[in-house]
Amino acid sequence: MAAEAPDAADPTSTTGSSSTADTGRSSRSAAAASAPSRSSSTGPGSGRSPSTTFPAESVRKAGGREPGRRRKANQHAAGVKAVAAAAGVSLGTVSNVLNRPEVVSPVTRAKVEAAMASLGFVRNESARQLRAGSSRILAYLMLDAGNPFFTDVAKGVEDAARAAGLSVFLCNSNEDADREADYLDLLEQQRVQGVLITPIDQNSSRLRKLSARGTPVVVVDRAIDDNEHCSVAVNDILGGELAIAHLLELGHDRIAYVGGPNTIGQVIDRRDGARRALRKAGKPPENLIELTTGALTVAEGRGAGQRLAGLPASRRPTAAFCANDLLALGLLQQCVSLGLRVPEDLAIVGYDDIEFAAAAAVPLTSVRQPRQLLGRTAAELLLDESSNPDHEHQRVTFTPELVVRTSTRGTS
Amino acid sequence: MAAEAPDAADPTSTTGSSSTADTGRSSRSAAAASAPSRSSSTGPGSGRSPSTTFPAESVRKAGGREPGRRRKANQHAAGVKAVAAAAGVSLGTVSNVLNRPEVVSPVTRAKVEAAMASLGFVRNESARQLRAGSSRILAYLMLDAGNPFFTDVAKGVEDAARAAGLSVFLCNSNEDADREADYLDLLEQQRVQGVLITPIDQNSSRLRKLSARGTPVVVVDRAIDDNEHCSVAVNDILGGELAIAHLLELGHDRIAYVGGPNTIGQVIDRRDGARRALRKAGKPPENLIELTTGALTVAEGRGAGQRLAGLPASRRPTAAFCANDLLALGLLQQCVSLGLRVPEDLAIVGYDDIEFAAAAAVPLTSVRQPRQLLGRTAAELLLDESSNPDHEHQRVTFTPELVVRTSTRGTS
DNA sequence: CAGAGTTGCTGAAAGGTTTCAAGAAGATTG
DNA sequence: CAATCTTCTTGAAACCTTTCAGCAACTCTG
Repeated sequence: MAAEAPDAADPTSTTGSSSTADTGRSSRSAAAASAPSRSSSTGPGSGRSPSTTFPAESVRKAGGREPGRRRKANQHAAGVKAVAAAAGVSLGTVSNVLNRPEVVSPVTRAKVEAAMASLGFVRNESARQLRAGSSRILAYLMLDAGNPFFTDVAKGVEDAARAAGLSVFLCNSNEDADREADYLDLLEQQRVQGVLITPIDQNSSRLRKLSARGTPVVVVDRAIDDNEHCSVAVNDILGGELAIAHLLELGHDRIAYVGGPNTIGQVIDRRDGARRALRKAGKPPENLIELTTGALTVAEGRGAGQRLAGLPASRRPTAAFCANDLLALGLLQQCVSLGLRVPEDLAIVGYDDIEFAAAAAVPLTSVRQPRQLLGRTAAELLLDESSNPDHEHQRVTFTPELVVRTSTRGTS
Repeated sequence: MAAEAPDAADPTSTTGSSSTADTGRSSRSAAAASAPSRSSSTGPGSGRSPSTTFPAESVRKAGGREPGRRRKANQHAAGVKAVAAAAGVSLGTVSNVLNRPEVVSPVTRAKVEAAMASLGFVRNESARQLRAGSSRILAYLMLDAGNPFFTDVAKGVEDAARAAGLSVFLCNSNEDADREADYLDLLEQQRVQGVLITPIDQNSSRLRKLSARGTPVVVVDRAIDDNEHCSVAVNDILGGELAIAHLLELGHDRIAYVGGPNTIGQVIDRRDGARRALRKAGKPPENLIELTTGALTVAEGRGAGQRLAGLPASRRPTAAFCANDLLALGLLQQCVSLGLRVPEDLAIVGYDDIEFAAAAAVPLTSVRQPRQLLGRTAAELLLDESSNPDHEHQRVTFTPELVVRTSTRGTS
């Protein structure tokens, strides 16, 4: 599929200049089929999605008949006061309908509800929260929303929260400390019910401050040893041990550890577990070759694969243990495409056992964690903390489990 | 790794009863290694993660020295008033420091800032928003947070939002209409700056109401033809056409279309595109065998694979086009494990070209969409709508692109 | 040095909701 | 039928910020 315009134009910059009809030349018969509109061809783009270009962006004014009436309605949304007036009751009664419907008589309630419906009343949550003092929202600040592991955790969080009548906002720090800090500020200012977080680094001073000031915090997928908040984790050291023990058992001797950056707790613990396994087996620590990555992503995994495959066979480790499945999948993909056989030339163990691990080019041996359970448990701890007056902070630790597949065993 | 406790206990139910020391028996040497604590073994669990059990959950009270002091601090967070008093200035001045620092003299500002720091002042966003009337938050209500396609879109959204100084809250409807509705209510009540949404069904009456009441709405990955809001989409009909045209070109005649439920716009459009390609090629419509799924997930894909592989070879289609890559990956995995060769026995085309498509057991041919660009563009439209007084609603359409890999071509 | 600008700060009002003590109306009891 | 209870409803205060007109104290200008 050949490209025509190298990159898409910024649509906002073409506002109003777009023609409604199909005045432009159609880029390709098929492309013109369903979107009869000009294809805005711009000069070489600003570096967006460098590897691919998406031709023929089409912009047209949204349909509809009456182009005149717009930009209104909005303005003064009907408030509780207007509803009260319309229903012929007092403010207090409207508030009761909203918050304690059982105390207001059926007939009054009906009147009020009718008024709310006809005025399109939408409760102003800011005002509610300001006065009532409590939020019905809980946030999960994820380390990487692009990693299915964390979205599975998020699912568990949401299940538990919904069961308790709360809603969940997801935030993505994307392994960026600034973003994490920004979100924490934001959430604190929002006075959310509580914050679940998989933090970027071990330093939890910001988190301590948060909970000291009254926002419950639960650390997810990390065991934090202070008494300022709960944490729910999986024993990553053990996980690393399991992975390496498995590889040693298969006869591997020189093993790569692929992971980074080293500020991330999971990366450190899994590496420490790996070292411990080596030590227990009486092997020298140099037998663990560390390949540090800049992030826990597929792309970084590919980079590591490149480095690994570039080594002369004699110096190349015969197995690699990756700090997560994203890295492992990238590594796998790159190594295979560079001609290495997996597991014959290189055995690979991932971590997390995300859904895609089993569907990989070579099904991936991985260390499985109870993803949803992790999230659910964390949310439950948070709920307990904010409702139970004699809540005690806890550290819950789950045990990981090795799932052996073709990428190490090869028998399939 | 054998399990001991069939499932994890609900940690909140054990609150307070957990002992700090390792009084319990350790489940296995390795498991006890790093978490010296009782392993709470419960009876058969409540059906959580049915396929696997996670033994040896350990709960212990969070560490720390002084167990006495807790449950305080919190209470009366210092407000603007306290800061004003501490700094010896008026409320207005504190507010100015917060919102228009340039109008207050350096020395006063320093005083105020010092007071804020020492009191641990955190601005109350509810009050700010109530008075100022505007939120600095924008929300993206995703169809399925577990689908990397949408998290990539979300990344684009967040980039654009951050560039404009806004924050993004992610919400996951998870293909559940009730959840979607709940979140829309919530977001409207929160008076967010705007809502980006990939809706579950075509019926946008709820969305129309939202924007009529003043919350800008941009529909993402769906073209909506009314003049109530902007939309950013990829031409899904064309995408379906590309996929099927490719398969026809390879000589396939009877082709399965795997997707569902049929309330989801993407599912419908891609199918319609498939039909159109067939029609254009002069084939009868029955040559497209529809396998309707309950959701767009890997698990549903596996189910479809089961059904497909169960057909006698004579009646089985020789190719399958899946409404997204998740389905395709599940289908692929199941078919391969049931002994079908891909692409020889069954060629597969996915949709979205998520990162994992290329790393699959058989690298997946897929229809690629400009994921991040989609999100970025949507956010930019939203920003324009809420800042530009003569904003006009637009429909932006991008063109998809077929990426051919082994799952159809087989040459690798 | 009077007048005109500037600069920096103040104080009160406003924003939409919830809460709660207290009142009104109706039902029950002795 | 008077007294006591119940059941509903009311009105004002409070939540924490932001906004804005106005004021005081300076600094220029001619």
